[in-house]
Amino acid sequence: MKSTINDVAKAAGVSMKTVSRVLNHEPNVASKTREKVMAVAKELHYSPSLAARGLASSKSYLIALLYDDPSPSYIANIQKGAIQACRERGYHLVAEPLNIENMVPAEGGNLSAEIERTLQRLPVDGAILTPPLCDDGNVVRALQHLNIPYAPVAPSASHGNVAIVQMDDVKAAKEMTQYLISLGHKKIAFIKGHPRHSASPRRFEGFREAMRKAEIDIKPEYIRTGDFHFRSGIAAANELLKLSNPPTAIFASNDDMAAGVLSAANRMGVAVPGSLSVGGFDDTPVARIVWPQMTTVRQPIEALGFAAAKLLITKDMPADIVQTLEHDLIVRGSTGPVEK
Amino acid sequence: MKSTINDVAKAAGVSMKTVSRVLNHEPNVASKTREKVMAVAKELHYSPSLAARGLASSKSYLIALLYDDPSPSYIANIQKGAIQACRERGYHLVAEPLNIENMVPAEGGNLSAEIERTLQRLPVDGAILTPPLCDDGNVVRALQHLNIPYAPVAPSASHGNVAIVQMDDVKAAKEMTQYLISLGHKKIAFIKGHPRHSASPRRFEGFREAMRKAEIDIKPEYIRTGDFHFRSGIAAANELLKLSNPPTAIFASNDDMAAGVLSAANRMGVAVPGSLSVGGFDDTPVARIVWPQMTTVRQPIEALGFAAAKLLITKDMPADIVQTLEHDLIVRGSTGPVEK
DNA sequence: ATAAGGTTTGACAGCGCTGTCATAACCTTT
DNA sequence: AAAGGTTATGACAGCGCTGTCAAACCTTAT
Repeated sequence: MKSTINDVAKAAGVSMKTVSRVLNHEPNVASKTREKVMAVAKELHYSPSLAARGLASSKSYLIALLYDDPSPSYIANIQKGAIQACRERGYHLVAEPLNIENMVPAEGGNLSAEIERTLQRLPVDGAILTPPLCDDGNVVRALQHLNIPYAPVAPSASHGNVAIVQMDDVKAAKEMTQYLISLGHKKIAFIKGHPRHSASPRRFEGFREAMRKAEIDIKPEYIRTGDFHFRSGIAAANELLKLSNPPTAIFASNDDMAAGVLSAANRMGVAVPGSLSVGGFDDTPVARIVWPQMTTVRQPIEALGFAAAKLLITKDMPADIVQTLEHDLIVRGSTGPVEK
Repeated sequence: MKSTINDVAKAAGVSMKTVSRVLNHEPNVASKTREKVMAVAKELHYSPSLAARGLASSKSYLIALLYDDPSPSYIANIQKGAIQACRERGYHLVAEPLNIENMVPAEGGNLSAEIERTLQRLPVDGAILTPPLCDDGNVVRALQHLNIPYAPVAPSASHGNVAIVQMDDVKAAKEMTQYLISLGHKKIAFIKGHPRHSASPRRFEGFREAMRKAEIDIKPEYIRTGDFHFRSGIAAANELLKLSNPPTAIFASNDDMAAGVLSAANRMGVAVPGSLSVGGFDDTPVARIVWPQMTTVRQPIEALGFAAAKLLITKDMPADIVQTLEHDLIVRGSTGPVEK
């Protein structure tokens, strides 16, 4: 609050530098000294000045969370995990939405430069890049050009020499599909996600792998493309359920679209899970709000945020590490055995 | 990125201080000088160091968003508005969840001191206090003690000499109720929100005012208390719809509970809006995801966030100002005329 | 022409911390 | 017991900016 490192130093009878060392967990401090300093610091309610520290060390102790995601709950969870990691190390998380679609390049300028201008104001030690930003060339280029370390969360491809956190979308989608198959379903439809999101093709790939493995042919008319929004789920379901030979199960690439499917089925009088099983992906709050509650895949979103922040803060790990965190298949009421 | 204020000063042929003046929009700079400096600064891609600036001026250019809210979309919207205000003035928004329920006071310590410790690490120029934090004595006291300016969003009571942004919950709830009444409903049930949230009693008050004004008696068995969560909406609806004389309309204090009502009605075969009208409050994403889509009240959440941040950044406004922002009644499919 | 008052500019110190480097204290080992 | 090596500590400068205060300049009034 008011006390400086100097006050602590005097009170503890050591130099400022020694106090600094203790506070930064640097080695080569006698344990006795360390304890003494810690005690005094606590007593004086000492709290270091981020600004001074930042100025002297040319670090900011700030991590940015860059996002351009319509889903608040996804970001909220990432944020939660990231903040936890930050707190452990005295960092802070600044939230920075980057609404790329709405960005208008200054006259004659290009988008990349515009992004760079925004990012430039950001005095951060690192940036967490959430999808779909992590696959946006302009953003990545701007970050690299500005020399800001970044941690992509679940990017589509490798980022060169950059550490990555992700989950295994392919495997998760495969598991969901296999679960559906295990219930006796053979006529399984799939609603793809927004093409811009890298997870979309991966989830579809998992679906295909499972189908191939079970030796079930995928009917082209069972494959629809949505955009991750509720409405596109409704639209896809409407088409799917009107087919002369409708599917007995629909696997939507995310919960919102699955909720759309549920809604459409409901309106058309199709019983779930009696006549139709519905699977989602993400385990967002809606999954429990719809009726029947949705079978879905729980992503380790919070853990992803935590891992990404940690990566940025502790830079002493291999630069090309890929962390794959575990997901869960959450079975609820929207799926059931196929009707005879 | 790399250039300092000194570089700009030299290039423009003026002193550092003059550059500083221009950058901070201080008065008493010749317009010619100002233009020259601005041009040079732009050319050099100069971007001031937050840390240095903060150290010299003992400001941080950081605003904290303090929250302890289970609803991600509420926070996301506040955050969005707040960030917008911050960007306009070169501030940044740091997100700080403050999970009070889970906070364990250090041995012998009290909660307030614990909160203070967390806040102390936060070198911010101001804090946006979202509900229910804005009504938490411990938090408010800690903030005051640490001398951190704060802007409460929709607090229950006046905060002494502190500017406030809010919406008119009473009026909004009244409007919804009146709308229900205008549809011919007389048997209207109300589900209260979590007692800890200050909005709960206000929304109930609005309901009561409308009923009183329409001279409709409120049946005690039509009043239920929930906790803003989906499940409590289900529970309340189950009880309500089992009454020998069930209501024809249910007004839930928020969308999640209203979604619960919808879900319960759905399961019990009660047609909406045929046999039952359902009103919500908040206009969260779920309002459009449920079927039928929900009639609800749209809060000016983003605007609240914007106003709160602005209040903190521009301190030159009357300290006891109260800004009341406008809401909207959003009529969708979950409400309809009472069945004959 | 000179004084008074206002506006515009610059020199300089110092915000609170950390990096660098020198020094001191303490071990070993021969 | 001295040399060499390691560990612990401190003196000091300076990070990039702004606040203070004084100087320079430009008006207008006398």
